[in-house]
Amino acid sequence: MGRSPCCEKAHTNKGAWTKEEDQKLISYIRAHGEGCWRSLPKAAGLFRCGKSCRLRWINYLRPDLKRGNFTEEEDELIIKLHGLLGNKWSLIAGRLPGRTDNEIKNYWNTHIKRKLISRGIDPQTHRPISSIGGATTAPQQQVMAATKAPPPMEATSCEENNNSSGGGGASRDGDDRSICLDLNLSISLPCQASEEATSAAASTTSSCSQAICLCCHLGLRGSDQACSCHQSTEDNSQQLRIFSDSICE
DNA sequence: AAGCGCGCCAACCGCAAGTTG
DNA sequence: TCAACTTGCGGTTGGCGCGCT
Repeated sequence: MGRSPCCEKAHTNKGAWTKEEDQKLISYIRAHGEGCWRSLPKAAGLFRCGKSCRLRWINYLRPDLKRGNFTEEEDELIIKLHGLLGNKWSLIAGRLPGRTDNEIKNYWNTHIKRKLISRGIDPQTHRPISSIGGATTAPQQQVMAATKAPPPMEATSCEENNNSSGGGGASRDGDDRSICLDLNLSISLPCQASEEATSAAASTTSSCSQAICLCCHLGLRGSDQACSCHQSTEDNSQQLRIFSDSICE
Protein backbone atom coordinates (compact mmCIF):
# COMPACT_ATOMS: atom_id res chain seq x y z
CA MET A 1 0.00 0.00 0.00
CA GLY A 2 1.65 3.20 -1.08
CA ARG A 3 2.04 5.48 1.81
CA SER A 4 2.67 9.15 1.39
CA PRO A 5 5.39 10.66 3.53
CA CYS A 6 4.12 12.24 6.68
CA CYS A 7 5.47 15.59 5.62
CA GLU A 8 7.40 17.36 2.94
CA LYS A 9 10.94 16.73 3.96
CA ALA A 10 12.27 19.55 1.85
CA HIS A 11 10.52 22.21 3.90
CA THR A 12 10.81 20.84 7.39
CA ASN A 13 13.29 21.59 10.10
CA LYS A 14 15.01 18.75 11.86
CA GLY A 15 17.04 18.41 14.97
CA ALA A 16 16.72 20.25 18.22
CA TRP A 17 13.78 22.53 18.78
CA THR A 18 14.35 26.21 19.37
CA LYS A 19 12.60 28.23 22.06
CA GLU A 20 10.66 30.06 19.40
CA GLU A 21 9.36 26.82 17.96
CA ASP A 22 8.44 25.57 21.40
CA GLN A 23 6.59 28.78 22.10
CA LYS A 24 4.68 28.59 18.85
CA LEU A 25 3.68 25.04 19.52
CA ILE A 26 2.62 25.74 23.10
CA SER A 27 0.57 28.75 22.23
CA TYR A 28 -1.09 26.98 19.33
CA ILE A 29 -2.06 23.98 21.44
CA ARG A 30 -3.26 26.24 24.24
CA ALA A 31 -5.49 27.99 21.79
CA HIS A 32 -6.71 25.05 19.76
CA GLY A 33 -5.99 21.95 21.79
CA GLU A 34 -4.20 18.79 20.79
CA GLY A 35 -5.02 16.81 17.70
CA CYS A 36 -4.83 17.08 13.94
CA TRP A 37 -1.09 16.88 14.09
CA ARG A 38 -0.70 16.77 10.36
CA SER A 39 -2.14 20.20 9.81
CA LEU A 40 -0.85 21.65 13.06
CA PRO A 41 2.62 22.66 11.88
CA LYS A 42 1.27 24.75 9.06
CA ALA A 43 -1.43 26.28 11.19
CA ALA A 44 1.03 27.06 13.95
CA GLY A 45 3.59 28.47 11.57
CA LEU A 46 6.10 25.72 12.23
CA PHE A 47 8.34 24.15 9.63
CA ARG A 48 8.15 20.80 11.29
CA CYS A 49 6.59 17.47 10.56
CA GLY A 50 3.38 16.78 12.48
CA LYS A 51 4.91 13.76 14.09
CA SER A 52 7.75 15.85 15.33
CA CYS A 53 5.33 18.38 16.83
CA ARG A 54 3.38 15.64 18.56
CA LEU A 55 6.52 14.09 19.97
CA ARG A 56 7.83 17.42 21.17
CA TRP A 57 4.57 18.21 22.91
CA ILE A 58 4.11 14.81 24.49
CA ASN A 59 7.66 14.29 25.60
CA TYR A 60 8.72 17.77 26.57
CA LEU A 61 6.17 20.55 26.50
CA ARG A 62 3.08 19.05 28.08
CA PRO A 63 2.33 20.95 31.28
CA ASP A 64 1.59 17.88 33.37
CA LEU A 65 5.00 16.34 32.85
CA LYS A 66 6.97 15.44 35.91
CA ARG A 67 10.57 16.40 35.30
CA GLY A 68 13.46 15.16 37.35
CA ASN A 69 14.83 11.92 38.61
CA PHE A 70 12.82 8.77 38.97
CA THR A 71 12.11 7.75 42.53
CA GLU A 72 12.91 4.36 43.94
CA GLU A 73 9.19 3.57 43.92
CA GLU A 74 8.94 4.48 40.26
CA ASP A 75 11.98 2.34 39.51
CA GLU A 76 10.43 -0.68 41.12
CA LEU A 77 7.08 -0.08 39.54
CA ILE A 78 8.66 0.14 36.10
CA ILE A 79 10.45 -3.12 36.71
CA LYS A 80 7.25 -4.84 37.77
CA LEU A 81 5.30 -3.44 34.88
CA HIS A 82 7.98 -4.39 32.42
CA GLY A 83 7.87 -7.88 33.78
CA LEU A 84 4.16 -7.97 33.07
CA LEU A 85 3.94 -6.04 29.85
CA GLY A 86 7.33 -6.26 28.20
CA ASN A 87 8.44 -3.30 26.09
CA LYS A 88 5.00 -1.74 26.09
CA TRP A 89 6.35 1.63 27.07
CA SER A 90 3.15 3.50 26.45
CA LEU A 91 1.23 1.18 28.74
CA ILE A 92 3.90 1.45 31.37
CA ALA A 93 3.88 5.22 31.02
CA GLY A 94 0.14 5.14 31.49
CA ARG A 95 0.68 3.84 34.98
CA LEU A 96 3.26 6.47 35.84
CA PRO A 97 1.60 9.86 35.96
CA GLY A 98 3.72 12.62 34.49
CA ARG A 99 6.13 10.27 32.78
CA THR A 100 6.31 9.65 29.06
CA ASP A 101 6.93 6.45 27.19
CA ASN A 102 10.08 7.87 25.68
CA GLU A 103 11.38 8.92 29.06
CA ILE A 104 10.68 5.53 30.56
CA LYS A 105 12.20 3.76 27.59
CA ASN A 106 15.36 5.83 27.87
CA TYR A 107 15.48 5.35 31.61
CA TRP A 108 15.05 1.63 31.22
CA ASN A 109 17.82 1.37 28.68
CA THR A 110 20.26 3.53 30.59
CA HIS A 111 19.57 2.77 34.25
CA ILE A 112 17.24 -0.08 35.01
CA LYS A 113 18.82 -2.62 32.70
CA ARG A 114 22.09 -2.10 34.44
CA LYS A 115 20.44 -2.20 37.82
CA LEU A 116 18.79 -5.53 37.10
CA ILE A 117 21.96 -6.99 35.69
CA SER A 118 23.81 -5.98 38.81
CA ARG A 119 21.14 -7.84 40.77
CA GLY A 120 21.76 -10.88 38.58
CA ILE A 121 18.44 -10.57 36.79
CA ASP A 122 18.04 -10.67 33.05
CA PRO A 123 16.31 -7.40 32.16
CA GLN A 124 14.32 -8.82 29.30
CA THR A 125 13.06 -12.04 30.78
CA HIS A 126 13.19 -10.96 34.43
CA ARG A 127 14.70 -14.29 35.25
CA PRO A 128 17.92 -14.84 37.15
CA ILE A 129 20.79 -14.65 34.71
CA SER A 130 22.17 -17.96 35.95
CA SER A 131 18.98 -19.74 34.91
CA ILE A 132 19.21 -18.62 31.29
CA GLY A 133 22.80 -19.62 30.85
CA GLY A 134 25.99 -17.59 30.70
CA ALA A 135 25.82 -16.57 34.31
CA THR A 136 29.34 -15.32 34.36
CA THR A 137 29.29 -13.37 31.12
CA ALA A 138 30.15 -9.72 31.15
CA PRO A 139 27.34 -7.26 31.85
CA GLN A 140 27.59 -5.73 28.42
CA GLN A 141 27.04 -9.09 26.83
CA GLN A 142 23.98 -9.51 28.96
CA VAL A 143 22.65 -6.19 27.80
CA MET A 144 23.17 -7.14 24.20
CA ALA A 145 21.56 -10.50 24.71
CA ALA A 146 18.66 -8.93 26.50
CA THR A 147 17.94 -6.52 23.71
CA LYS A 148 17.63 -9.40 21.28
CA ALA A 149 15.59 -11.61 23.51
CA PRO A 150 11.88 -12.18 22.87
CA PRO A 151 9.36 -10.32 25.02
CA PRO A 152 9.06 -11.75 28.49
CA MET A 153 5.34 -12.43 28.64
CA GLU A 154 5.87 -14.08 31.92
CA ALA A 155 4.84 -12.89 35.32
CA THR A 156 8.34 -13.03 36.58
CA SER A 157 8.37 -9.56 37.98
CA CYS A 158 8.17 -11.16 41.37
CA GLU A 159 11.24 -13.20 40.79
CA GLU A 160 12.91 -12.11 43.97
CA ASN A 161 9.87 -12.98 45.96
CA ASN A 162 9.48 -16.31 44.33
CA ASN A 163 12.93 -17.11 45.50
CA SER A 164 11.78 -16.76 49.03
CA SER A 165 8.20 -17.33 49.98
CA GLY A 166 6.42 -17.49 46.68
CA GLY A 167 3.91 -15.00 47.94
CA GLY A 168 0.20 -15.29 47.28
CA GLY A 169 -1.97 -17.11 44.81
CA ALA A 170 0.04 -17.68 41.64
CA SER A 171 1.93 -20.90 41.32
CA ARG A 172 5.27 -21.15 39.62
CA ASP A 173 6.16 -21.35 35.94
CA GLY A 174 3.19 -22.78 34.12
CA ASP A 175 0.63 -20.68 35.85
CA ASP A 176 2.73 -17.57 35.68
CA ARG A 177 3.09 -18.01 31.99
CA SER A 178 -0.60 -18.24 31.37
CA ILE A 179 -1.16 -15.21 33.51
CA CYS A 180 0.90 -13.00 31.34
CA LEU A 181 0.07 -14.46 28.00
CA ASP A 182 -3.49 -13.46 28.42
CA LEU A 183 -4.04 -10.20 30.19
CA ASN A 184 -7.72 -10.53 29.69
CA LEU A 185 -7.65 -13.12 32.37
CA SER A 186 -7.51 -11.99 35.92
CA ILE A 187 -4.05 -11.08 36.97
CA SER A 188 -2.77 -13.05 39.87
CA LEU A 189 0.47 -12.13 41.47
CA PRO A 190 1.72 -12.38 44.98
CA CYS A 191 0.60 -9.43 47.04
CA GLN A 192 3.95 -9.22 48.68
CA ALA A 193 5.69 -8.32 45.47
CA SER A 194 3.52 -5.46 44.48
CA GLU A 195 3.38 -4.10 47.94
CA GLU A 196 7.09 -3.90 47.94
CA ALA A 197 7.15 -2.30 44.53
CA THR A 198 4.56 0.30 45.18
CA SER A 199 5.00 0.71 48.86
CA ALA A 200 4.73 4.47 48.76
CA ALA A 201 1.69 4.63 46.55
CA ALA A 202 0.10 1.61 48.06
CA SER A 203 0.86 2.28 51.66
CA THR A 204 -2.79 2.19 52.53
CA THR A 205 -3.47 -0.91 50.50
CA SER A 206 -4.15 -3.92 52.57
CA SER A 207 -6.69 -5.80 50.54
CA CYS A 208 -5.78 -7.62 47.39
CA SER A 209 -9.20 -8.87 46.70
CA GLN A 210 -10.49 -6.03 44.58
CA ALA A 211 -11.34 -7.03 41.01
CA ILE A 212 -10.01 -4.79 38.28
CA CYS A 213 -11.44 -4.49 34.83
CA LEU A 214 -9.20 -4.83 31.80
CA CYS A 215 -9.62 -1.17 30.91
CA CYS A 216 -8.23 -0.22 34.26
CA HIS A 217 -5.54 -2.74 34.11
CA LEU A 218 -4.22 -1.65 30.75
CA GLY A 219 -4.30 2.00 31.59
CA LEU A 220 -7.52 2.81 29.81
CA ARG A 221 -9.15 4.09 32.90
CA GLY A 222 -10.65 7.43 32.31
CA SER A 223 -12.04 6.30 29.04
CA ASP A 224 -15.61 6.31 30.18
CA GLN A 225 -17.02 4.54 27.22
CA ALA A 226 -14.59 1.69 27.58
CA CYS A 227 -14.48 1.30 31.32
CA SER A 228 -17.36 0.44 33.51
CA CYS A 229 -15.64 0.44 36.80
CA HIS A 230 -16.55 3.24 39.16
CA GLN A 231 -13.26 4.31 40.58
CA SER A 232 -12.10 7.88 40.24
CA THR A 233 -9.52 8.68 37.62
CA GLU A 234 -8.53 12.00 39.05
CA ASP A 235 -5.99 11.22 41.66
CA ASN A 236 -2.63 10.01 40.48
CA SER A 237 -1.71 8.40 43.72
CA GLN A 238 -5.03 6.66 43.68
CA GLN A 239 -4.24 5.37 40.21
CA LEU A 240 -1.05 3.89 41.50
CA ARG A 241 -2.85 2.41 44.45
CA ILE A 242 -5.57 0.91 42.29
CA PHE A 243 -2.99 -0.52 39.98
CA SER A 244 -1.09 -2.03 42.83
CA ASP A 245 -4.35 -3.66 43.81
CA SER A 246 -4.72 -4.99 40.32
CA ILE A 247 -1.31 -6.57 40.26
CA CYS A 248 -2.00 -7.98 43.68
CA GLU A 249 -5.09 -9.43 42.17
C1' DA B 1 44.48 22.45 28.41
C1' DA B 2 43.36 19.23 24.95
C1' DG B 3 41.77 14.90 23.40
C1' DC B 4 39.09 10.98 24.03
C1' DG B 5 35.49 7.88 25.47
C1' DC B 6 31.19 7.17 27.44
C1' DG B 7 26.52 7.94 29.00
C1' DC B 8 22.31 10.34 28.55
C1' DC B 9 18.40 11.87 26.21
C1' DA B 10 15.87 14.38 22.55
C1' DA B 11 14.51 13.42 18.22
C1' DC B 12 14.04 10.64 14.02
C1' DC B 13 12.47 6.60 11.40
C1' DG B 14 9.67 2.92 9.95
C1' DC B 15 5.87 0.22 10.82
C1' DA B 16 1.27 -1.05 12.56
C1' DA B 17 -3.19 0.09 14.00
C1' DG B 18 -7.05 2.86 13.62
C1' DT B 19 -10.08 5.97 10.98
C1' DT B 20 -12.33 7.89 7.06
C1' DG B 21 -14.47 8.34 2.62
C1' DT C 1 -14.75 -3.58 1.02
C1' DC C 2 -10.73 -1.27 0.31
C1' DA C 3 -7.44 2.27 -0.40
C1' DA C 4 -5.78 6.48 1.47
C1' DC C 5 -4.77 8.94 5.34
C1' DT C 6 -3.66 9.91 10.32
C1' DT C 7 -2.03 8.77 14.67
C1' DG C 8 0.64 6.22 17.90
C1' DC C 9 4.31 3.11 19.18
C1' DG C 10 8.85 1.09 19.74
C1' DG C 11 13.57 0.82 18.10
C1' DT C 12 17.41 3.42 16.93
C1' DT C 13 20.49 7.29 16.21
C1' DG C 14 23.22 11.35 16.84
C1' DG C 15 24.59 15.34 19.40
C1' DC C 16 25.89 17.17 23.67
C1' DG C 17 27.91 17.26 28.19
C1' DC C 18 30.85 15.37 31.51
C1' DG C 19 34.58 12.87 33.48
C1' DC C 20 38.97 10.77 32.86
C1' DT C 21 43.64 10.57 31.07
